[in-house]
Amino acid sequence: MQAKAVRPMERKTGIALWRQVADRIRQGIGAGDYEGDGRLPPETVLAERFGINRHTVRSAIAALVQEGVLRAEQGRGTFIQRRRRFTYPISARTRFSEGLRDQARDRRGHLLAHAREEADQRIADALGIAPGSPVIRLETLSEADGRPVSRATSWFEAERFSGIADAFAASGSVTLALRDHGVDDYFRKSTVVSARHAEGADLADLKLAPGAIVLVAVALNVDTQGRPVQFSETRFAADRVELSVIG
Amino acid sequence: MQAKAVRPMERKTGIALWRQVADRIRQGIGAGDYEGDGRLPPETVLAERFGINRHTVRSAIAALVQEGVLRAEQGRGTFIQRRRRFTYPISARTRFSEGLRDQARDRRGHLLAHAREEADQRIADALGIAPGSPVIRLETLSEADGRPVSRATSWFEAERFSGIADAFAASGSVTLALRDHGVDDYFRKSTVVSARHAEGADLADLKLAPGAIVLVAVALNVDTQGRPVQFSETRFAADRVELSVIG
DNA sequence: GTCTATTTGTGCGTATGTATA
DNA sequence: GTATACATACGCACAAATAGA
Repeated sequence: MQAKAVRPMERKTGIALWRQVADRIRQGIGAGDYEGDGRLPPETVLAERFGINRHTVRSAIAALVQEGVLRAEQGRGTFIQRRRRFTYPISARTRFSEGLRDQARDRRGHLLAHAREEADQRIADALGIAPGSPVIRLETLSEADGRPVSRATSWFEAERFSGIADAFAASGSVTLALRDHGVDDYFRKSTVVSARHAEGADLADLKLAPGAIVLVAVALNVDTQGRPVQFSETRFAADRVELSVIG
Repeated sequence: MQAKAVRPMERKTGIALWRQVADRIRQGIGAGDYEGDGRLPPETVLAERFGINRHTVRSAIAALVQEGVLRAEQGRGTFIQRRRRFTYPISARTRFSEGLRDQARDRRGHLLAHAREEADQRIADALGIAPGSPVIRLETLSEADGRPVSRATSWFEAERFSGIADAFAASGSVTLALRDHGVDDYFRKSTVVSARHAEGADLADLKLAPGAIVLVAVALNVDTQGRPVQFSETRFAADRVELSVIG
């Protein structure tokens, strides 16, 4: 009995063993478990350590290779495909691209879709307008160094920000798009953070594996007069991002 | 074709259909889907809506009943076991019990374990001491209205806070325990928020189902002179808590 | 260059869990 | 409840690639 003592896997939980193992390996990487040479123990060792069959370990590794977390080389071993975790600052001056300025060479915002619609109760409350008032909804995707980082849904008052979709499409930046509409500066008034499983289009857009987690930030930005300009729900890929609150 | 259009379930993902359905029902509840009378549609309707067999819906419901999210009554229907989601404020003056003051009648902190140990690099950096210096580690559980809300691991400099374990055990409050050691006031200097699957003891302590998500807040508290007093990692049950950042 | 140990890749038979009809 | 199909997990064996002696 040489294998390290590890918590045994849970069975019959509705989550396949290989997926549980994949999640634990991914977490271990995040916790710096294989820091030295970035090399995973051999499959046989992992199998013994987790108390499962080598095939099951291989399924887990295959999923992580698919995700781009690991790289397997026949005869040599399995290695961590090192990627940094982006730290996204949340403060009064929160802006996506500026926040990641020092962390990624290439930051990009894409407009996936946009629509003009009527504000429901929640949106109306946030923007300080009457329910049913026209709003513009933007569906956007943000990438850093070619990796999708977040998917956001934003609402703007339609009257004041009629051309916001075109402006965002052109610049890829909310800050610049707002500037086109006379908002030179804005502030983050509130941010509510929660977490849940990724679902629907987010899975594909963020290139996540089923079961992956998203950090959800529901935020309100206001202009210098305190008037709401943007209400948004941003889903961050939890395994690629952490949120830093400066206080 | 009368059933509402819903995104079809994903197959062969390593997550059993019944668990995916359970997760989606749980999320739907959080999003206020069954707001009216707190009653779920009949199993046959849910089955048609998700495009799956009724037996599979029953497995999902059974799991949620087990979790305490739903309550099934034979012949009547399935109902939401209503529970509120706590909003936990994060600011310079973040304190656990005060933050939930208006949201829960009964707030309680338990000391699960404590130990004296040597600071590793990460702890030492945070507390501004030399690696290997003695620190006291507290394992704590926080409950609100009888429901476990968070599990925290905290580190304190051993020399300055020698009796912190006893003080916390007696009062159930970090604020009061620090006061016993001459820290009348303290501030939240930084908080880093991430999310991952719950694991190990957290699953049991927080009474979570396997696959459940925890919001992880790594925080540093400093005294009025700016000296670090507490470094902590708190795991919040993501389906019961959201974090609110004011600023 | 050859042999050997190590490590990943592949095949197959069996048992059990999950989902459908 | 029963029958059927597929996904998951295990055990064993062997092939292929690599690295070091």
